[in-house]
Amino acid sequence: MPATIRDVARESGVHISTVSRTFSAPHLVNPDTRTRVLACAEQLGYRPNRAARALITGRTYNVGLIVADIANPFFPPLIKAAESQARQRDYHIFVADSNEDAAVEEDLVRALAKQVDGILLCSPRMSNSLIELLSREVPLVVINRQITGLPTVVMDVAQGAGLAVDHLVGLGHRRIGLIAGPRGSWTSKEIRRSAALAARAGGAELTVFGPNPPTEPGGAAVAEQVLRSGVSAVLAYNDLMAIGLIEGLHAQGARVPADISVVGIDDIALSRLIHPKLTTVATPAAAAGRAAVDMLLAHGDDRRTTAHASLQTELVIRDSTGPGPDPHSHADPGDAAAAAPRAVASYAKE
Amino acid sequence: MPATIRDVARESGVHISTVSRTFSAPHLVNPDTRTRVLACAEQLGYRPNRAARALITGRTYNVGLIVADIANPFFPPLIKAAESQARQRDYHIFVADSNEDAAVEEDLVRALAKQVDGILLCSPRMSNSLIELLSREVPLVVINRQITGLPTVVMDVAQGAGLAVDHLVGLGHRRIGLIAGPRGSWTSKEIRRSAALAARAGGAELTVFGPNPPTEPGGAAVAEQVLRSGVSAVLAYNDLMAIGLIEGLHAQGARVPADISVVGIDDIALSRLIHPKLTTVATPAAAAGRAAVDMLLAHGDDRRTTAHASLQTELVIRDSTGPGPDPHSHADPGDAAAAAPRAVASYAKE
DNA sequence: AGTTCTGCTGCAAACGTTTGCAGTGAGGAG
DNA sequence: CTCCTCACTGCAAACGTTTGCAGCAGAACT
Repeated sequence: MPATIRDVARESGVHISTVSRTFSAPHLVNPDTRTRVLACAEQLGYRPNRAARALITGRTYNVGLIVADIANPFFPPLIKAAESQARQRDYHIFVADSNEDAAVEEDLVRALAKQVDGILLCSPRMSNSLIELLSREVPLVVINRQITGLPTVVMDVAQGAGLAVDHLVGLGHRRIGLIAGPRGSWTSKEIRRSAALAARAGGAELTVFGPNPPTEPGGAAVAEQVLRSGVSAVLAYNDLMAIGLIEGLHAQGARVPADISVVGIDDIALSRLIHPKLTTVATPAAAAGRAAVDMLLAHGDDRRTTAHASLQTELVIRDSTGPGPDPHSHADPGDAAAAAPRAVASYAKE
Repeated sequence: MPATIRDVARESGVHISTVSRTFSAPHLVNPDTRTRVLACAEQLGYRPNRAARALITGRTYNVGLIVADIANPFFPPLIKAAESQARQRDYHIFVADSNEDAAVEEDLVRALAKQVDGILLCSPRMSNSLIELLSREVPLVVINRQITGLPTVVMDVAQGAGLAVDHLVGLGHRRIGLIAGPRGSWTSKEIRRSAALAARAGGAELTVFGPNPPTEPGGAAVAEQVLRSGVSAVLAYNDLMAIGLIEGLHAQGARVPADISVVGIDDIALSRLIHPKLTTVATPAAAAGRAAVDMLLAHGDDRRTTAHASLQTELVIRDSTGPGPDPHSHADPGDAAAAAPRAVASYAKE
């Protein structure tokens, strides 16, 4: 029912190959013919069938984007940016949700492979070796995980975690907790590595809790354990968990940051809307989405390019961090903790 | 390079048509042959090329999902649910973002039309007539807008808005504001209609502000105007705007809900995490996503089905609504306002 | 004038499938 | 023994494109 290239050819009195060229290689067709063909096409409402084109050219003008959880607020800005960037280049984008499951992830890659020119694999839960294997079936760009030999885009969350721990140490915290992310997360390992380093450098002790699901309930679930452990500050794998943790802590009667400081990672929109406003490490999710699309579409056909982008992160100090327990029973004044008291007071009421 | 049906045929010593049937009509091929073919396919890593299949069958096993703004927290749960539901039926899903722009929306539908079996049009900004026109090119299911003659899924936000206004009236508010959504939004019109009705029934006056962009800044921007207008309670087009409004009100020195009550719509995850916790109308976004996919895939080929689903909404009373200004300088006790004082007191500090 | 070049167009094969039709052989009915 | 049926398989056309090759006319050389 929809108009095909043949209809346009008949209508404009030329061969289908001329119609085809009018669209895919306009310089090869006489300007007069071209305008005539275009007119007919317009009138018939013809739009080339990309699937048919893909069959012969091998380019689908589609890309896949696989994320762990669409509803996790970290991802939507990334998805949006990737979609926008892709569409600018006339690409469409399949979005799929692995539900934090490595096996689903693998299935998705395989299922999508034939109908895309490449796949953006975002915060994968699969093993490196499996990813490498899959990358031989379809071009892959990995986001949030560094794999040598594959094009990757990472946010330098190690740097950010270091800054966060430095910040906490600077506030006088000596016993710091780390709420780990899900098993299989490269980012979580990086954070752990870097936080441990920074803690050691600052003469603080680091206690790791987890792995945990990277969700709000996941954060809330460890609140009691955190409290029992006696740490005075906590760095969470992401903002969602930090928020869950804060809720859990409140439920247990602890005050943030008076009794315990919390810092998150990601700087999702939510983090400045909750109370207390969350101190967090801002990760450039949108930029990562764009960079990944660029990277995927850049090496047109020469697979095996192995570009690598590392995006800066940044510590955003808000109200969820405050001075650590003071041995002299007097809080150390100064530093970024200045903003905290207001939040403390306000929360002390509840 | 990837294995085709022909490779499998050669390897297993049968004709390609037999291989094809092994996958698409297994009962037509001898069990022995079938297992042999399957073995070869497995070994060669063969997966049917869906684009090629689509070319001849006309079914792509893809669906499109067009939303106004991926990053608007209302949509991700819907997207996630739709994707999951689609995948269960072995469908993949294109996600696209119209940026609240009707023209982009139209382009997207047209661009996607040829490579999907149908499109989910979510909170469209286009005109009804254009949507009807497009629905002749590709099966459409419209979410959040009622159009006779087309399959639609709506959340009964009129009912919810009515409940919200009743709630406010019950709290003693007589001058109520309505923060409208974007121009072209059917939902916004519905809310307005229903809120006006409920207000009139309750003997209250309704003032409409807008239209506005359905975002947090959009809500914040009208704060001053709202304050000047003298309304004592406000219903916002969505939670995001309600939250923005609350921020704006705070910035102007007003207290919520002591000076002014605010209720949102959607019940996004955020709304119970902010302070004060937002009273809001819960809309079943995930259920809508699932229902829409079902509807699209249900009438396999018999277009022109015109199913219609209306999903219940529900008022969730939290802490952002409190008693209205009392002529006798004494707050009316009772009703759902009981929960409010705590929030009031806590916020009065800032 | 003959030759080569250039710009345009048509022809037909190919991409990886599905599917109506026809062919095969075996088994059962008469 | 013949005929029919049945289960299975092969053949080839078709889906809507792209693209290498060849043809053709006219222009530009020699």
